[in-house]
Amino acid sequence: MFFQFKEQLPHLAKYWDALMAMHQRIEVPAKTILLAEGEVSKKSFLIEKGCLRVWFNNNGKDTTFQFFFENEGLSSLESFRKNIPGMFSIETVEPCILHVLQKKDFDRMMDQLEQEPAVLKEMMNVVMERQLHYMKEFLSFIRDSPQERYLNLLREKPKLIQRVPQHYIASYLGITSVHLSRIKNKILKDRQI
Amino acid sequence: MFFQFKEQLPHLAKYWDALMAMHQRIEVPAKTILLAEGEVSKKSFLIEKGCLRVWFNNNGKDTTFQFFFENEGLSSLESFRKNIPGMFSIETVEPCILHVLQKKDFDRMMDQLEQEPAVLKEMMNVVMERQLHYMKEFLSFIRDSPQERYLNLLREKPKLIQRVPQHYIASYLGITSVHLSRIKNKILKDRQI
DNA sequence: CGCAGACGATAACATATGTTATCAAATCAG
DNA sequence: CTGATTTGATAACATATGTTATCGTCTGCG
Repeated sequence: MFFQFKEQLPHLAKYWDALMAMHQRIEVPAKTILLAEGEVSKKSFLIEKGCLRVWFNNNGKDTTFQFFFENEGLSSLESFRKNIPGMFSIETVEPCILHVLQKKDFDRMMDQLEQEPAVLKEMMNVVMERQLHYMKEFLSFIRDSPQERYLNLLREKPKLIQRVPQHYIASYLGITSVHLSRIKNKILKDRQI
Repeated sequence: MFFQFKEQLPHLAKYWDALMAMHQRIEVPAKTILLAEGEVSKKSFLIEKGCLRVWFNNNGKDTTFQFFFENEGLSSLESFRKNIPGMFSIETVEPCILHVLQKKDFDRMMDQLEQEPAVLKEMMNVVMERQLHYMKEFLSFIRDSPQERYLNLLREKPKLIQRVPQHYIASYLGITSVHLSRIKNKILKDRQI
């Protein structure tokens, strides 16, 4: 779905400058919708500064699927690749500096890359790594309680918790912000004893 | 993670006979564990007859991740590819007739295939399709109530519900078998009114 | 055939989580 | 600076789901 690529694609190195030259640098305020759920994605993004979140409409409620920060890249991959409506919205959480790649430029680049088995192999690895990542997220979602997932986040991505408003974090954990408040309170009390 | 490949890989056609010749045909009784969670996967499977389920240990409880039936194939992909312990167990639900491919034979085949961009491209598509499939499962898991998910299953895979014991279905839906009983009862009552 | 284990329904009770409403603090925009 | 908006905490109550235990039925194996 979403990816970070520079380090993972060494065979892409010789194309890197050309690829970056195709990108356009833009600055956008917080809460800008870069892609709306149900639209066909025509762009991919690299984050120079700021934070994005990917979310979807869950029967009227807003459920965050993933967060992205500096030096990460993303696109609504299945929408991008197949020209079908995406399942997610992409939105800035903070004011951001982004580098945007148009799909037509991406496709032009892909026509070249597809002739190179080494690059294709790397790309397949990236895609599989992504899949493994989402699989683990899914497992954690099922297997761990919301409190455990919050403690995991605290441990593994403390910056995320500092930068992102709590109701987004709650929706990412699959709970309401009220419940997240209760969890934080409970953790506090447990610590004091 | 898991895949079905024949139709999706037309460029593989000329290798197909060789690939099938590498498989070994076996018959196994119900409740046979083909791969245990935490083991490194050395085999992939094609199902000629019967039903498999993929599950993981969820804090002592057994949670079903996916079911497979006739003409479908699977392996614990990330374990298979990377020689790391798999996150899932694979187990027969019914007596099965399977075709088994050893990893070393698979690798030998891959060495050839990797030289062909057309095949690699198809494989990447298969992997991405899988990813899209799991993404949709994940969305449904979050967005739909257990009752809705059960009704979806009834509509989309009625055979599954007939063939698979209810507690496996319950664990697949993310609920207890007691709760699934309640749901079935509720659906009955709703129909009668 | 007959029995042990698997399977499914149900009741009573416990717990986790959602909903709605209210309030205070923090932050942002004009 | 100041009013509006966002954010976070909390309480009261409602609902969904889990847990444990019991019971009847089915089914496959010896």
